[in-house]
Amino acid sequence: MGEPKRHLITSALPYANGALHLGHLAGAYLPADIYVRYLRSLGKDVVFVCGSDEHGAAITMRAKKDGVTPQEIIDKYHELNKDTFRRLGISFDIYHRTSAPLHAETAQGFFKEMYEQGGEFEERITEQYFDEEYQQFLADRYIVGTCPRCGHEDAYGDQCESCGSTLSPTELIKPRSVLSGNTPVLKPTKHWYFKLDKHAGWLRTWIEEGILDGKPHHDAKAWKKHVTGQCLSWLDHGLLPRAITRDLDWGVPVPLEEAKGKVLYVWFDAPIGYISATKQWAQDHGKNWEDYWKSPDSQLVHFIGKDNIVFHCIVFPAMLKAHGDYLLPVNVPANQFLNFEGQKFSKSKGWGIEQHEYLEAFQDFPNKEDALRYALIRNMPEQRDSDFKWDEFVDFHDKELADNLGNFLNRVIVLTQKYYESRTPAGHFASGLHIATIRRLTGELAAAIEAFNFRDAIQKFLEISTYGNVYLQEVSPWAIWKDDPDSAIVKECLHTCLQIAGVLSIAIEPFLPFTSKKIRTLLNLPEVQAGDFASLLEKLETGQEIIPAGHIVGEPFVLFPKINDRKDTGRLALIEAQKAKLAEVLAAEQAEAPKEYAPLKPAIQYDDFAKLDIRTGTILEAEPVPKADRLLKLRVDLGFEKRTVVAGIAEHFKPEAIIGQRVLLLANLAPRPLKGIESNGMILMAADADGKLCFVTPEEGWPNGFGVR
RNA sequence: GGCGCGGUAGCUCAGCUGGUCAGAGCGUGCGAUUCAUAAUCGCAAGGUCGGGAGUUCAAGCCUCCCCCGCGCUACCA
Repeated sequence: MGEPKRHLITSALPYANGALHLGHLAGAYLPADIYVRYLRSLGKDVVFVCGSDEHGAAITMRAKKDGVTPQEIIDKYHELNKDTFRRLGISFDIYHRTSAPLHAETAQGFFKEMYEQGGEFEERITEQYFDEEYQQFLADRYIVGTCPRCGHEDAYGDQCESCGSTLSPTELIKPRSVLSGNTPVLKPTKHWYFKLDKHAGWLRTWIEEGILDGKPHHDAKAWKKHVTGQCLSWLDHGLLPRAITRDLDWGVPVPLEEAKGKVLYVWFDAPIGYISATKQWAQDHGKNWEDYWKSPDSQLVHFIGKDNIVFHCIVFPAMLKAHGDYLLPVNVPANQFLNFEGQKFSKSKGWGIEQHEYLEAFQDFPNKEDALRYALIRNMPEQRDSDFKWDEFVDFHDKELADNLGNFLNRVIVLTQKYYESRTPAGHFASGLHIATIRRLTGELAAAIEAFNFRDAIQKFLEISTYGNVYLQEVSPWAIWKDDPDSAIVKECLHTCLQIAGVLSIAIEPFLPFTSKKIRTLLNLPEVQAGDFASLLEKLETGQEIIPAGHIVGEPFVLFPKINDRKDTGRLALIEAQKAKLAEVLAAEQAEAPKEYAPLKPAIQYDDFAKLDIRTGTILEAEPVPKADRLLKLRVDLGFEKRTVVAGIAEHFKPEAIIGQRVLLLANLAPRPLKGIESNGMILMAADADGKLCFVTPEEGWPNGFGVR
C-alpha cells in the first residue's frame, strides 16, 4: 500500500445502444469525476478513462429493430454519451470505444496470453440453437419463446422481461428465431470457458482481508459493506466456469484458427476496454500505459453501479490475475441505485430523465450543470438506494447554493466593494482563531472524498460557507462601519471572510467545477489548477493567507439566481414542466387499462391442438411447497382419479382460498419433478398484461373429468 | 426458500470496535438583524432508534426470532 505515485480511475463503460439517465450519472460518473478532480487538485498523477461498450447481441438486435447497421447505432450513442458527459463536466482523460482497432488488438492479445499460458480456459461443446435459414447460431437475445416461469410469450433466451427470471435459451417453450421466425434447431458448437472457479480461493482472501499473494493489498474495511457482502455471497455459492466466446458476427474475433466466426463474449472484451482506453490515452500523450496498469506504485479504482459489483470485484480481477502482471483494484466503490420521484427509472414508461434530455430541457437555466451535480451529490445513493425529487432539487439549489453559498459570497464582495473599493483589507486570518476551524473542515472534506463519502464531503463544504455566514453575522461589520468607517474590526472581518471565500473557490472545484470558475471570477483570481488544493492545505497548515491584502476582487454578480424568484418565474416553470410531465405519465398509467396484447403465436394445425388433453377438475387440497415462494402443491379431483399438481401460483392465491376451485387441467403433460414433488399436469390460468392470474373454470355444476375441445 | 444490504425526529439522513449516542439539515414556532439573491444569525418543540425476547453493571450499536424495503439467487403459472 503506501502513497501511490499514480492513479488510474475508471467509470463503467456505457453500453452504446441508448442514452444514460440521471441514475447512471449519480452512480458511476459523477463520483468518479469528483474523486479524479480532487486528485488532480492535489497535483497527483491521475488518468480517468471511460468509453463506449459497443459489442454484443443487444446492439445488433437494436440495429435490426431500427432498420440500421450496428455501426450506426454505436456511432450515434457513442457521440451522444461522450458529448453529454463533456457538457456535464465529467472530465474523462479519454472516452474511448471498444470498436476501435486498438481495442480488438488488446482484447485478442489478452485472450491469447491467457490461452497460451494454459490452464485458464477449457473448451466445451454444447448444443446451441441454430437458424437454418440464416445459417447461423443464435445468441441468447436472438431467441424468443414462451417463458417457462411466467408464460410470457416473448421472453428472450437469457431473460424474461416480464417476470425478470434469468433463463437459458433451451428452457424456452416454443423457441423461435428472431431472424427468420422459424423454430431453431439445436446444433453442437464449441466454446471457450474461463475457469473462474479455480480462482475462488485467493479471491476470498483478497476481498475479505485485502491480502493478495500473501501481502497487504488494500484496506478491506474501506470497501463498502454491500460490495463485500455481495461478493462473499457469490463466493459462498461457488463460482462456475464462464463462457467467454459466442457465435456472433459483432464483436472481437476470437484469435484462434479453429474459432472462425466466433467472437469474444462482450463481458470478456468490455472491461479490457479500460486497458485499451488507457493505451490510446498514453499514445496520445507520450506516456507509458503500463505504468498505470502494472506498476505496483499505481492504484486502480473502478467506479460502477451495484449491478456491476460481481463483475468488477470477481470476474475482471480473476481475469487480470490469471493473465498476470496487472494490478487489481484497491477499491470498487459501487453505488446503489437512484430512483426518480419514488419509482425506478423506466424509459418505456417515460419515467425519469436522461442526461441529454435534462441539458436540453434546462438549456436556459443558469448553472444547470452544477445545479444537477449538486442535487445528485446531496442525494447520492452511496449506501442505499436513494430518490431524486424535483422539490429537493429546488430546495438544494435555492437554500444551499443560492442562500447559503451564493449569498455569502455576494455579501462579502459587496461589502468589500462598498467599504474598500474592492481592495482586500489587511488582517490576521493566517495567525488568528478562525483558520483552525477552516483547516479542520477542509481536512475533513478531503478525508471524506478519499473515503468515497461524497455526501459527507459536500456537507463539510457547506459547513465552511455556513461558518462564514455565522462569523459575518456575529461581527456585523455594517453596524460598526456606520460610526467608524476606519474600524480595524471591520477590516479584520472582511479580510477573514475573503480568505474563507478563497477556500470555498478551491474546495468546490471537484464537486461543482463550473461554479468554481465563477467564484474565481468574483474574486478576480485565475481558475483553479492542478495542485491548488494541495497548496491550499499547505497554507492552512502553515498559517498563510489565501488572498493577500491589497488584492482587488471582482465585480459582484448573483452566483445562483434562485428558482423561487418573485421577479422571474422562468426557472420555476422549467421545474413545473418536469413535474407536469410526470403527472401525465401517472395519469396515463391510471387511465389506460392493460392494452398490451401479446402478438398471436404462429398458426398450428388441428392435430397440434388435438394432442392436448384438457380436463375439468376441482382442487381438493392446497398447501405451500417448502423452500419455494411461488409454488403450491395441489390435489386435483378429475372424477376418474385424483392427482398431485405443483402450480406456481403461491404469490397470487392463498392455499385455503382455492380449495374447491373448479379448474381446467392440462392432463397429459409429461410428469415433472418440482422441488422434489412430481407434478402431473398444469392448471390453466389466464394472465393479464401485468401478470395477474385468474382461474379458467368450467360452468357451475359441470362435472369433473371431461375433456375440452 | 437461501444470501447480502438497509429500516434512527414530519422529511432526508449522521451515529467508529456497546458506557455524554439520542444527533445534523430541511420543515414548524419564537426572537435578532438588514451588508446581501424575501437572504443571514440565535433559541425551542419533536423520536419507547422496525417489533419481540435475550446477553451485559450498561445496547440503535452484540445474540436469537419476527415484520418491512431493495438487490442477488433458486428444479416456479
